[in-house]
Amino acid sequence: MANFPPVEEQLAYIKKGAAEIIHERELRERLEQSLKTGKPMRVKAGFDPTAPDLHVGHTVLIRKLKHFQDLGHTVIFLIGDFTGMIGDPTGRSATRPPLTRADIDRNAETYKAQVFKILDPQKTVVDFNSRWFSKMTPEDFIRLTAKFTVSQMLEREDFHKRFQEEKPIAMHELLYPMCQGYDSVALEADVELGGTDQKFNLLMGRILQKDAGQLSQIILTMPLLEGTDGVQKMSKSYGNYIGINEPPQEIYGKVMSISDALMWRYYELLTDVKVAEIEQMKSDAAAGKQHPMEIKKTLARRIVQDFHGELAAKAADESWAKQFQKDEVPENVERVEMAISEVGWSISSDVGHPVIQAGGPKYPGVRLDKVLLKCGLASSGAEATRKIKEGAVRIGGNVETATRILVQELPAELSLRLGKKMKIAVIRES
RNA sequence: GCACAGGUGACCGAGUGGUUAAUGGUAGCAGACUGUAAAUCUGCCGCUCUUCGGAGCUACGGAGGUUCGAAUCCUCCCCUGUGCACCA
Repeated sequence: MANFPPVEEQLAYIKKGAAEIIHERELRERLEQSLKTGKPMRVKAGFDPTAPDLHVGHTVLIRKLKHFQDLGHTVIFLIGDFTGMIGDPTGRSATRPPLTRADIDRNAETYKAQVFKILDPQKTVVDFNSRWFSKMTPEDFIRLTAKFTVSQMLEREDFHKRFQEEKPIAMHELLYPMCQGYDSVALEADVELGGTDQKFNLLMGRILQKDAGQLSQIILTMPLLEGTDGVQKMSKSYGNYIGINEPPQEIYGKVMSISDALMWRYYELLTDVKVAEIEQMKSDAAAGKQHPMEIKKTLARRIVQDFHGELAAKAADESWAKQFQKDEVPENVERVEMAISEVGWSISSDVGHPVIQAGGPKYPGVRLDKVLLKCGLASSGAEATRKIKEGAVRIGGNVETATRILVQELPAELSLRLGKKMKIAVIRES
């Protein structure tokens, strides 16, 4: 079968960037075993099919999976379609909209497409945990629950905390860790990867495997990547994420907006740059030998390249420089088309402006607030109006404080800028 | 089922009959400064309309009620937690 690299070499690769390994000694043994028998380890990581959009935070884990794959081990990409119906306890709202089978399948496909930007599809086993859970009878399931006590479950930090704070804990939430643990039994996993937040769930696998007479899996946790705010973990619900399917420019821009402190973290977890090299850059930046912004630009380019390729990365780099360093309008700003009837400043609805002549055009101008709303630069008309009055809106580089503006002829293009965001509004007739 | 404690804007958390779109904090957005960094300062931070002076609507778990007037008082309901009970 496969010939694996020497154990120590494998270990070093596996350990890189990992938060914790339980237990390293077991891992070493298992590696030795697989080297001897030529049998690859089964490395599992589970994913919820609820939110199909991956962000770069997820790639930390996926990159680690790839490391195992590179070493010749079997990577099992488990889609938690059954557990997805339960919903991982979030500590926030216990209610999640139930997913239909079609939803789950669609999400799973999206997931795969994104994950295979990093993993080798040929070498990846994709599985669904409904495969075993849907066959279980209620008796089987309850028997499974009997393997744990409530206080065991309450050891989990967020449950414990909620219990202390008299916050609700739903029954099904308590079952989630158990289900995840059982997945490891069903898959006979040798190793399970997860974020540090998953540690408790990962440990459940060890308990259940031992109970089932299997060797307990080794657990490898990866740090949770902080979101662009640098404080909370990257998450769709916090809105501090960088999606891997986002346009190159968007990704580039978001990376550039992170703090310097966070930049090092991103280097560590999102790139293959060696630790020593990162340290070198740090000291160069501290000594003033290299501008932190340049280092960040390199980071942004690398990340874009991972998901969109080299050409896109280069283009994003140039367009960013154009937009923010030279203050020019980049070519590929999103253009939003709208009809004058949607944003028009009509005569009948407005009086007191002398420019309107009988027989003239129906719409002598447009309402800027409506345009901003239409472009998505503001989330409500009231907000758009506010921003205009604050002097935050620029048209073609000039601050515009009037909510109504005249338009000479149609179709008209307005190059809009509100803060960091730019859009081109294309206003056409009818 | 009974008793008690709670349910306020994105979140935390004041307010217990009357300038109340509702103190304060966090988060967010924008402006200045910069490197679209951090820190700091300033403004904004429910929605719609506006002749930019304002006007209207919606909002304090839900539905009714008392009152000139309610987030604030009363009734019923829903939700959460705790204790008791249940578990024959």
